[in-house]
Amino acid sequence: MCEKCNHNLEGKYTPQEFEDEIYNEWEKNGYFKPSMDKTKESYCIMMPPPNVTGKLHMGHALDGTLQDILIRYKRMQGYNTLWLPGTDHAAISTEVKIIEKLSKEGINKLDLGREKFLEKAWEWTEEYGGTIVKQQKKLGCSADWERSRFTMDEGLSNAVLTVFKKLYDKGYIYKGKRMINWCPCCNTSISDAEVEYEEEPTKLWHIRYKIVGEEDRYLTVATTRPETMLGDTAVAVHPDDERYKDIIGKKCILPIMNKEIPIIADEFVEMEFGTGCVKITPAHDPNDYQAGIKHNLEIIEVFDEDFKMGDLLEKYKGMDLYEAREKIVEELKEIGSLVKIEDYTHNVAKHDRCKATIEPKVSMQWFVKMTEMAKPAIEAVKDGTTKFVPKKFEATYFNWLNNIQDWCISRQLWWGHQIPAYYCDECGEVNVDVKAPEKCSKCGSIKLTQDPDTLDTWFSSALWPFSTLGWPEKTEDFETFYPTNTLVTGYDIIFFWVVRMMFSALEQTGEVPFKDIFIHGIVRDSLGRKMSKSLGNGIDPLEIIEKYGADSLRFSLISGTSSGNDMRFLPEKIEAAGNFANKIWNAAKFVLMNLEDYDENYEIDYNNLKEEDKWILSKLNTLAKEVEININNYDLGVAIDKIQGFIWNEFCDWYIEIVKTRLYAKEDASRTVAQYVLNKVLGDSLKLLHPFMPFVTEKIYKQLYNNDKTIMIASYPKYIKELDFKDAEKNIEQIKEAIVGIRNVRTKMNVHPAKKSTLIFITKEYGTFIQDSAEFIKKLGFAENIEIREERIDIPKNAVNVVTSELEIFIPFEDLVDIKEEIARLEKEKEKILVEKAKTDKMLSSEGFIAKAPPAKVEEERQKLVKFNEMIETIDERIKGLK
RNA sequence: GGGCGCAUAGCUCAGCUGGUAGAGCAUCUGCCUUACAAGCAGGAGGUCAUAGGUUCGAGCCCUAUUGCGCCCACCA
Repeated sequence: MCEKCNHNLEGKYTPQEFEDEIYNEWEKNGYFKPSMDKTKESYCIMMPPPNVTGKLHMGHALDGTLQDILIRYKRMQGYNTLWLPGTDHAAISTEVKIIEKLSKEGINKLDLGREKFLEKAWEWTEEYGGTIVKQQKKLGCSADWERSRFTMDEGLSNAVLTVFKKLYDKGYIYKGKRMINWCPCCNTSISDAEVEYEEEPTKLWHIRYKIVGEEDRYLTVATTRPETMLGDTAVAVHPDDERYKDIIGKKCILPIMNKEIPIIADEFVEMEFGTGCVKITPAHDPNDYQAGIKHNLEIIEVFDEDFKMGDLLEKYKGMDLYEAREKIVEELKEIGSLVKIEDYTHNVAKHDRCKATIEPKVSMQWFVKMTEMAKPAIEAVKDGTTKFVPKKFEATYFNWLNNIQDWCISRQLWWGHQIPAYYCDECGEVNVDVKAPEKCSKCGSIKLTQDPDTLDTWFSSALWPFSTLGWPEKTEDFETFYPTNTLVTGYDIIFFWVVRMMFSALEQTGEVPFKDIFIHGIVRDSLGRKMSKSLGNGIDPLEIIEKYGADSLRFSLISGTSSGNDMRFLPEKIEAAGNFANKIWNAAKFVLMNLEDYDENYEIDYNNLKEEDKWILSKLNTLAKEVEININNYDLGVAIDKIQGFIWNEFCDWYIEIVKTRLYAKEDASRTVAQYVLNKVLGDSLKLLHPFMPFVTEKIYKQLYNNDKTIMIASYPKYIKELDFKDAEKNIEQIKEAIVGIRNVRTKMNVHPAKKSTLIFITKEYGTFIQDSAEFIKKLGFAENIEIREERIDIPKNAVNVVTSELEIFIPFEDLVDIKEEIARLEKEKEKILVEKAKTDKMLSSEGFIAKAPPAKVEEERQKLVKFNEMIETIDERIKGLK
């Protein structure tokens, strides 16, 4: 704590010393909660729920930062703001983790039994459930933690079962035997969205089948899966394939099984591929399954429940599928049916969680019928009720919805919402209800057994925007905040989640779940690779926070980025962010030091403002306007860069430097005005920056207002017309240009900063202003005195010349001007101007330009030309004078 | 096979509805100037992937080409 002025901003910026304290203070004071002020418009974001047992990674950090910026911004603007957080039970990934943990203790899931397993799961959830929340707090997330929800808590479970029942009653949910994706590793069905494809080298085995009733005639099929041939029930060719037209409808003999199967014709067969003959195994291939249904073929399963060979043939029974493949190929070779083996690369379906190869399997599962529900979801984005930012992601959305298949929602897992279907042991009736029925609705039996399967984890997260607000009850929160305003999420999750929230919300509430969908990209490593556990290239956001502070992390994730694009995380960027925070810290130190004797209640009279005051206030005002536009357009990267530019390059580099002379002149009346402006500009800059860098801004703001105000709920700066001082802006910009020019020639001539000069300004228009600003011009221009002349008279020969668009300055040096060099320098300056002038000339000499360009643009160019001519003339005269 | 995106300074990236290119980092020169060397001051560095086209005017719009990514489909 500084004894003199009661502030405790000292030394360097050390975020570790205050971030936690500030966060606790905010939370304690309830600033994260919505105001529930009914006179204010509401603004609500639902946080995408991370996995309950997850840890914060860079993706979360980016996602959380974006949301926190929007929320803090709206909160400061006075909206009734709710950011509702929570966690997802993440069915498969959590269950897998628990199974792993149990197996380490030597416990098997099945031995343990469902009830005990779920007990363990809840224990696990409670133990690790808080981790990610703590980490989000470290980031500075201002979510209303008291409203936090969990997809398996009572309310949300109720919403899930309610939706299930409604969809079932409507006929949108059905149970059926279909071909689904089966993960042999997780032992459950999964949905199409959870399948990803990977290229893998394999073989293409060509096998010949004898054609029945033909002498010594064979056909050859090509397959990547010879082991499934035991379940073949047909061979298919293209109906137009001349090679095989005559055998369509005949039969051929399936080797090994030695049975007759039909030769059928179907359009799906590609004549060019392989031999043009395809073996049909309806039980183990999606296409074959479709063909099987179409041609009414028998479905013969080759594998048993554990994906070992079933009992079609005793010799292969119980064999692992790859072993069986080998043995069957061997047998085919022996009996002379194997024609050839080709190397081949194909796409293999993998489970996105465990990367195991997916087995297509015919199985009894629950599905959601999608065609009807997809329609309003498509329409809502088409008509703009819900907008994607950036717009290009609408394509992904439409693509998925236009090609949507029925959604397989049942999982053979225990951790999740158990399907509320109760089968009557007596009559077999399916009873579906939110609460377990006491007796069968058909026969009245009390012997009911609940379906053992649970629901896809996305079934519950699909309801997140409204289930978290208390739906199906008509709660105050639901009435106030629904539909929500913005969804912030990554493009990688559009079809998993965004699509499903859209159709679920429209079906259940009749409204879209959110108005804007703000999509961001992936945070990659410095080489542009995806961060992954296997590569070990992940950067832990918490380590970054620990070392550089949450504000630096947030800044580096936002600055210089644009929405929807992937970004690389570079260590240098973090340093740059830290430097910026430190810069603000130091600027604040300076301001506070100079505000010791400042009366907070001082009321400013705009007439007392000097040009530089008006200039910085006007710049600040413009900044407020632009930042508002940028944030409203979700251009957060642009907004933060503008704020940084203002604070560093305008406020610190110029205003503070300009105003120092006033501050040091103790008795000057303009000193108080300067104090007012410093206070105002720093305060407003902090407010503008606060959503992006909440901690350091709060820390400083508190000092600025003696600890009795928080920046979190201070009002966000707005554009004020009265603070638009265009003339002052022009004056100061002119002077800045002159000072830069002066410094420039001094550097070129190697003049030491300690060596002061005289500055001779040649100007009619700017005389008074320059006279008035002499003190700071002297300081910034390394001068000891300033002369102002209206005409270019009595200029010493040993003076160097600086020309700006409106001013001309001479700097006499007694001994160091080499006339030749000075002429050469001036010639070079002139060259530069001539290049610019040439561009303008070219434009103005084009008839088309004069005729077709907007008049304002033409006028602008004309004025530029005049200016260039004046500058050239000035330089020419000087050169002449020197010669 | 279908779709989308990217290519701009040495590096990482901005660039809104077309008006003649910017930032950070790196680099060069000079400075410990009483907020800040994590700094200050001043520089240098780009025929905006290529070739056409539209336009008075193109980094931006259109067409083609090249290279690199991503998503969807799933031809055994």
